[in-house]
Amino acid sequence: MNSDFKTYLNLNANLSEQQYSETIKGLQIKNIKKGEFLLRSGEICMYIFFVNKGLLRSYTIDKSGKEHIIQFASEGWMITDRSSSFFNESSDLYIDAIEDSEVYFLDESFLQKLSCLSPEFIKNNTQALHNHIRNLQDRVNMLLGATAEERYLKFIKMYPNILARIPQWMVASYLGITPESLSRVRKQLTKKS
Amino acid sequence: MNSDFKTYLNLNANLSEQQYSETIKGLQIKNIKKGEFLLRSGEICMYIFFVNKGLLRSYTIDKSGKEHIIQFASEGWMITDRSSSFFNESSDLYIDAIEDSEVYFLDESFLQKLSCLSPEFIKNNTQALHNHIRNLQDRVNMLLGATAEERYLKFIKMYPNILARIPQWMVASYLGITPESLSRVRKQLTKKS
DNA sequence: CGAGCGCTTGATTGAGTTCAAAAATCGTGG
DNA sequence: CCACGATTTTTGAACTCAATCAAGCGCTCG
Repeated sequence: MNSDFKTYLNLNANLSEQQYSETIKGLQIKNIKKGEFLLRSGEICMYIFFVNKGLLRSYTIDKSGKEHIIQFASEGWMITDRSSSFFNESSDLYIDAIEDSEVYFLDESFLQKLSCLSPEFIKNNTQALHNHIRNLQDRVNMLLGATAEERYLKFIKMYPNILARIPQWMVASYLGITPESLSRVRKQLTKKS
Repeated sequence: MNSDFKTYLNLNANLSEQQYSETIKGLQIKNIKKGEFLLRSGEICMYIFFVNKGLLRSYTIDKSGKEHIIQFASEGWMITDRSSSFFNESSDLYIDAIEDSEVYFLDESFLQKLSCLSPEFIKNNTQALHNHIRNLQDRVNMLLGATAEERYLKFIKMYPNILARIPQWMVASYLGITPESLSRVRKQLTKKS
C-alpha cells in the first residue's frame, strides 16, 4: 500500500494540477517520536491526523487510571476526535505515537479548502464518517455480545498487520480485557489447535 | 417538544413555501403497531425512520439468541442502520416498535431532493452523523471502562424520558447486563440513598 | 550487565451470569 | 371493574469468566 498523503489526495479528491499544488501549499508534515502526544484529554482536537508513516493510537483513561485503546491508525489511515473537533468540546482522548511516525496535520481550513474544490472529496469524507460509524457499531456489538476469545479472534482477523506491530497489552486494552486474561485466552487457543 | 416531522424540516432545512410542499409530496407516514418490524437482520435498510410519535428500538441478536439493544428512538428522533443503507449491505439489526407509533419513511430519493434544495439540511445531516459517532464512542468507552452501576446511572441521567416508557429488561439489554443484574444494581442503589 | 518492561503462570477474589422460583405488575376479556 | 393469565421484576444459590494480586522468566536497550 502506498501510504503517501499525496497519493491519497489523488485517489480521493480528483484535483487539477494547479488546484493540487495550491491545496498542498502550507500543508505540514511533522515527525512524531514514539511516545509523543498529538492530543491530550482536556484539550480541543484541532486536526485530523493523517498517518504517512508509523503508527498512532487513541485512548481514554478511566477514573481508576486504566487505559482503554479506542483506535489504532497505521499508514494511510486518519485519526482524530471528531466529537471534540466538530462540536468544539474538550476531548476525552489521548492520541500518541506507538512508533516514530510521519503525520500530516489536517486543519479545518485545509479541509474547507479541499471541500470547496472537490465534491468528490466531500463524498469520500461522508463515506469515511459512515465507515467510522460502522466500525463503532460493530465494536459496541462485540462488547455487548462476544466473549474475550471471540473478540480476540476477530481482532487478529481484522488487523493482522497492526497486531504484529504492537505489544500484547495494547491488544488487551483494545479488547477491553487485562493483559493476563489475553495471555490465558491465547494459551487456550494454542491448546485447541 | 414538538415532534412533528414538518416542524423538524422547518427547523433544519429552511425551505421556501413552494419547495416545502414539493418536498413533502409523496412523503408517507405510517402507523406501526407495537411489536411490528421495520427492519430485520439480513435485509438491506432502505429508509431512515423518523419517529413522529411513539417509540422504536434497534437491536441485534447474538449467536446464543440474546438480544442487545443498540438504540432507542422516541418522538423527534431518527433511527436506521447507516452501515446497511450507505454501503448497501445486509443489516445485522432489527428495528421494531416498542409502542404504537407514527413513522415517516425517508428514502434515498427524498434525502437527495432535500440535499439539493437545502445546504442547511446537508449541514444538519453531517451534524447528525457526528452526533451519532459521539454517542457510539461514548458507549464503547462505557462498555470498556465502567461498571454496571455506573452505566445504569449514566443511562437514567441521559434518557430519563425513555426510561419511563420501557420495561426494565430493555434497559438491561441496552446496558449489556442481565435483567437480574440490573434488578440487583437498583436494589444496591436504593440502599445507598 | 543490570534495570525495567512485557509476558506468563498460579492462587484468589469478585462482578455478573445462570437457573429456578416466588412476588409484583400489567393487560385484557368477561 | 374485577379476575385471571401473562409478563416483568425480584430474590436466592451456585457457578463462571475475567480481574486482581503476586511472583518469576526472558528480553532488550541504555
